[in-house]
Amino acid sequence: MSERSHSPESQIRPYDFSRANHCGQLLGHEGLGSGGPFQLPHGVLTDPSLLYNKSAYSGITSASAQTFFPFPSVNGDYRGSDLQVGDFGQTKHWYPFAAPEYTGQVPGATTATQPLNLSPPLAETREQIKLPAIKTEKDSGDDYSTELKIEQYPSAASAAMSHGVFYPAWNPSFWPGINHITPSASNNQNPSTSSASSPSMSPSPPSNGLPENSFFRVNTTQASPGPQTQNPASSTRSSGSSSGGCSDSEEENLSTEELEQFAKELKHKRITLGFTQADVGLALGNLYGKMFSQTTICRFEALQLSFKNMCKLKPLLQRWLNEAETSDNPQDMYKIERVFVDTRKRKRRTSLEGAVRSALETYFVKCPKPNTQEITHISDDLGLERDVVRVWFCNRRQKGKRLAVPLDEECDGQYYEQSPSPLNMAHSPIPGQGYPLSSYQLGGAPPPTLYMPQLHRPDILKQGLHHGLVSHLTG
DNA sequence: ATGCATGAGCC
DNA sequence: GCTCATGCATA
Repeated sequence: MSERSHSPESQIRPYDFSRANHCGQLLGHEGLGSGGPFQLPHGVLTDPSLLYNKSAYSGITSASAQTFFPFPSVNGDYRGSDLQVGDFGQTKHWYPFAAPEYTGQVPGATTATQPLNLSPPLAETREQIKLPAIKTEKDSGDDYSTELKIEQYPSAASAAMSHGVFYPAWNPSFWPGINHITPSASNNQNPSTSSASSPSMSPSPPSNGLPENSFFRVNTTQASPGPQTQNPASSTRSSGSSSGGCSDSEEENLSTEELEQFAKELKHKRITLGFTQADVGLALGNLYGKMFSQTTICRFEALQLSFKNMCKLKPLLQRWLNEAETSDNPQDMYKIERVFVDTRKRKRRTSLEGAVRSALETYFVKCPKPNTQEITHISDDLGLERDVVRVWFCNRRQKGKRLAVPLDEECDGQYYEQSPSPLNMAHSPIPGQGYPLSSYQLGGAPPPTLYMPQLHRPDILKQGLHHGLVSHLTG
């Protein structure tokens, strides 16, 4: 799916870092350790020197900016000791020959097939899902990319899904209005035809108390008005050639508000029905052939996916929700009919120590898109593998796009670009991930700039942005 | 819930 | 090598 070509984002991107924009000199010679004006991530400020005061940050005038990053020298402090060493130095620590720590959260990595209606203690059920995903690491040399996947889709949908990217043809019938919450799933409305035979839902024991949330307060009023979540328009168009690429189909007309509302509704109803995020992800696989992880469902609910991605997933989730709600017996759908054997050796996850993260964050503010040399410089400085640094920046940019919010009222949509940057880094054009301009922005305020999807979710912002940034933004 | 990683598609 | 979608692993 080449997003680029057709995604709306291409037009919206406030800026797209042109490579030319690299931060070149930034990595210059001043020393970052002295303390920039930023407070970084999740309480990672282990080093007092990194506690920058908000005012400095807020100013974001170029003036203040200049005082920031004394780039280079983050080194001494972060190197060695703090770092979980072991990771750098050696080139690649893939889980080579043994993945002891592998817990196998591989969705669908089971053989499954639980008897219908059997409602095994879900806990148990889920455990199965998480069964050690057979990630056999073969020592076949260093080739960590070796992989073997065996997927079976016994269900009706199976035929169509061969590559895990199958999207069934949308049937308008799948888009009836969403019904009200039906906790007990007692009603028998016959949903769409499909569901009957394609069970794949595995609600967690409802009575289980859903410890996780206080959110689990069934409040029908809160349930958003069903109908409106539907997008009639979209339903019509999907039918065409759904397969393979639903992605492009049903998304267009969704507004951020609709997505936001749907996300809330999904979460609320999911919880009400007793499903976990993982359940939903698996259910999608069984029902529609495309499985998703708990992570993705979580991000969907939290609106942390790109607009395009949200639009793409919404129809699937909508269908699932419809079926889950109308199913007589959602529990009977517990079938993990997929055997997934993946022997890929994944690189051991690097866990960056707080100070290092702070340093990276500082570098990021200064230069969100470092070029090769800069990356090298940073990696050397922090004693990290280049790839780790590169990936960190990639992820950081992605995260920024996902989480940033148009802080219109709070700070005029200034975020990264505000980062003072004597070096012209300030305007680094990091586009949002395709969030269309929403009503928020059409208001007149200058278009939010960097990493600013339009979802206006202060709550998310606070969760997602680093404390320092948040405090800056809100203060 | 989220940090780090992977891989496809693209330039 | 980047973006983007996605997920494993973990806090």
